[in-house]
Amino acid sequence: MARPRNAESDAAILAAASAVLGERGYDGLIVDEIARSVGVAKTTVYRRWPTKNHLVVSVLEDGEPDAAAADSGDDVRDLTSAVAALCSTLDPAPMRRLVAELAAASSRDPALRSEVDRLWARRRDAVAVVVERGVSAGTLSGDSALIVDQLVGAVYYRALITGETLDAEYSRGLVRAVVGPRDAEGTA
Amino acid sequence: MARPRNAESDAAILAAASAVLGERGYDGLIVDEIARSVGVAKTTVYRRWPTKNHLVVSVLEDGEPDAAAADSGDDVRDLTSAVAALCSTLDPAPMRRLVAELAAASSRDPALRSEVDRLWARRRDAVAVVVERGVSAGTLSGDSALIVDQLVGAVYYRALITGETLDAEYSRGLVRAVVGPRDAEGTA
Amino acid sequence: MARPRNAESDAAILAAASAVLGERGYDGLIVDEIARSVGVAKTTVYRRWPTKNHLVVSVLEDGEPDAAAADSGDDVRDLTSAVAALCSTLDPAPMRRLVAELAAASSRDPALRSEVDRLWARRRDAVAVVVERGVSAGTLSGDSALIVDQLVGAVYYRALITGETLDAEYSRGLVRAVVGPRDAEGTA
Amino acid sequence: MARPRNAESDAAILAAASAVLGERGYDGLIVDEIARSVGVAKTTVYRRWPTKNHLVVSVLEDGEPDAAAADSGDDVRDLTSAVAALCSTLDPAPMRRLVAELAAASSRDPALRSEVDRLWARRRDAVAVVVERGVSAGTLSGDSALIVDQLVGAVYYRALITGETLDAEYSRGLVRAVVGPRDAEGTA
DNA sequence: CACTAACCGAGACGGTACGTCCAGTCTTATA
DNA sequence: TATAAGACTGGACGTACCGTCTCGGTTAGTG
Repeated sequence: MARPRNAESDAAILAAASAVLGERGYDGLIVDEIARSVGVAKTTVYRRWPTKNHLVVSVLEDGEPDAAAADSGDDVRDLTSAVAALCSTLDPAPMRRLVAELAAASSRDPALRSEVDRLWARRRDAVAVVVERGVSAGTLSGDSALIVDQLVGAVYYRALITGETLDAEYSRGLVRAVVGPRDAEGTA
Repeated sequence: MARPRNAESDAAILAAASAVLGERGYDGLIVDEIARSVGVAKTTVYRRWPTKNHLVVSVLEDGEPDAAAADSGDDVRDLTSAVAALCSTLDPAPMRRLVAELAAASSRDPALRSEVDRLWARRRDAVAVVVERGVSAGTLSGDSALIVDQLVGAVYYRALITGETLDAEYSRGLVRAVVGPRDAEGTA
Repeated sequence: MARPRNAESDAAILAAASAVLGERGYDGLIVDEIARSVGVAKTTVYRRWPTKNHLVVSVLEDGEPDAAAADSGDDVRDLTSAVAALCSTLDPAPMRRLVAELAAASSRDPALRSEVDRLWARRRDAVAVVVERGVSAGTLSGDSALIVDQLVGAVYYRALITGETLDAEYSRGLVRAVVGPRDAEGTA
Repeated sequence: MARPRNAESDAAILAAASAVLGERGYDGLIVDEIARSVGVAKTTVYRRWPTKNHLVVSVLEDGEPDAAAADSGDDVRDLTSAVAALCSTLDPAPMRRLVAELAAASSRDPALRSEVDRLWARRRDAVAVVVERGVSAGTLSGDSALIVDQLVGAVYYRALITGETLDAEYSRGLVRAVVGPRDAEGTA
């Protein structure tokens, strides 16, 4: 009965937003500009995403690897992969900025909070799943939540605060340090 | 030789900014308003801090506990204090937001970067000192930088990303998890 | 196709600006204040007039008497009316100031120049029309452009430079002096 | 008894101001900049001239030709010279702008008014003297004040309002038009 | 020769308006 | 109902320049 939304617009907007976000970061993203560049009215953007921030979250969710954690039988190896995957979602400098910006935005705007939380949770879970598997199998020892905090926390910390590199090397070292020499020795 | 800057203005501005920051957060801070409330011209603020963000960094630095890490002889205890201290700098919700906001701002503005980095480094060092002491004394084992990442990272992660509480309980648990049951057992 | 500009805003802004201009002169006019008093955002003002100066020109143009020169058959009388009309557009002290201010502003800002020129031309033409009519009818003799310069010039000179009064008396005397005793004798 | 003012500073400031005024006009003149360029403190400028405007008036007065009106025996010729001299003080575009700017400034600031008036009067007098001589000698007829208004007014009008050229040609034509064909015929 | 008043450079300061930028909402006409 | 176009509110930002002030230091002429 009514005119349907144009699905292509959604995709085009996300693509354009993603590109700009990559190049010029969070506040280089100007809604008006995105709309114009896509050949769409600003209204059209706002009909889909109530806020610039919501759009940004969408972009991030859109680009998520959707990693089903591997289960190779070797927990430390799996954990290292999971951590490395997390690193790669935070690696290019603009992405770090984006995450920082979102953290800020979500503490400003409660409506955004849940959206952003969902995204963070998804990323955390990818690691948590492996950790919990190890803990229940007895391969790892300790409080799994704390272990996840140490792993994921260290990665975010480097990404957001110190700005240091997040390469495979670091992932390996971090996992080894966390799961402890005893456990790691047999597998490294 | 020229008229010196009025040091009281600096202090008054920082104080006012700090108060507002605590109450209304980052973007509740309006430079114009601060100036007026202190009875100072806006230009006077901008003469000292080229940007609102620079002012915010100053406020944070200013409010820093300036923690000379205690040395009680018990490394785990000292470490727990250091971590707890870090937690307390990140605890009230507006502070978390501030940190997030600054992380974002500093990746936007290179001129701000170094200022912010100095602040982050100071906080990290307070923990690092204790860790390194433990490592050289043989009380702790492992790569001290990684250990610091795990501790400090977990704390920031909770503050910025998950938003969970950062109480003394958590500090204790975290330290115990990181330094490992072996080491911790004797001291907890 | 797009939302049209609100014509009432234009009018209200001009009216408010005109009032302020009359009372407090050129730099008593504060764009921000005008906007607020009209209940309009500052941007709305700047969308229409790129500059405070442009707005001022508009006000002046807007308040123009739109004089269709009278044709009474008596050229000297018509000329006197035209000159008197010109005088009245320059009479209240704030208006003189305004004209001076605009003359200055338009030589600063080329973009403003043409706008202002149009306004000046309009005023000059009201006199020029009558002069030219007289010259072609043979009632007046001489170069009509020069005659207009003498009449209009004298009026502006008094208004802007000497600041002397511009009453009906002066208009009459001036016209008589310019068209010469011969022509004027029969009509005064 | 006290240290005397440095007379060279006065001259240097006037020179610098004059240069800037010529190149970039009234509000291209920034007191701070002048001071710095001369190697003098802003205070030193303000000690001598209470206001930017006062400084500008000084510059103008300083550059005045100080024309003692010639008396060649031929009134029309002398008048033409006087008018031409006036034209030349108003000729380069920046000078016109300056005059406009001063007219505006002096109607803003009463303290400046008298200074500026003195300057204007001086220029008018150079023409008035000749006109009055002619009138008392019977060579010219009419109200001398009005005649001066017509001459001087036309020149200012062109300079400030229409922006047309002010060459010798125009001076001649204007004088001829004003003193009337009768008088002019014998001399042109 | 010492003293002292005014001068000087440097630059901080109060004040005030400017014009700009963007987010998000609203209004029209059209598809 | 969706859409393009773009006007609108709202609010802070950082900038610019004026004229005043406060320093430390210099430089006459007077006692």
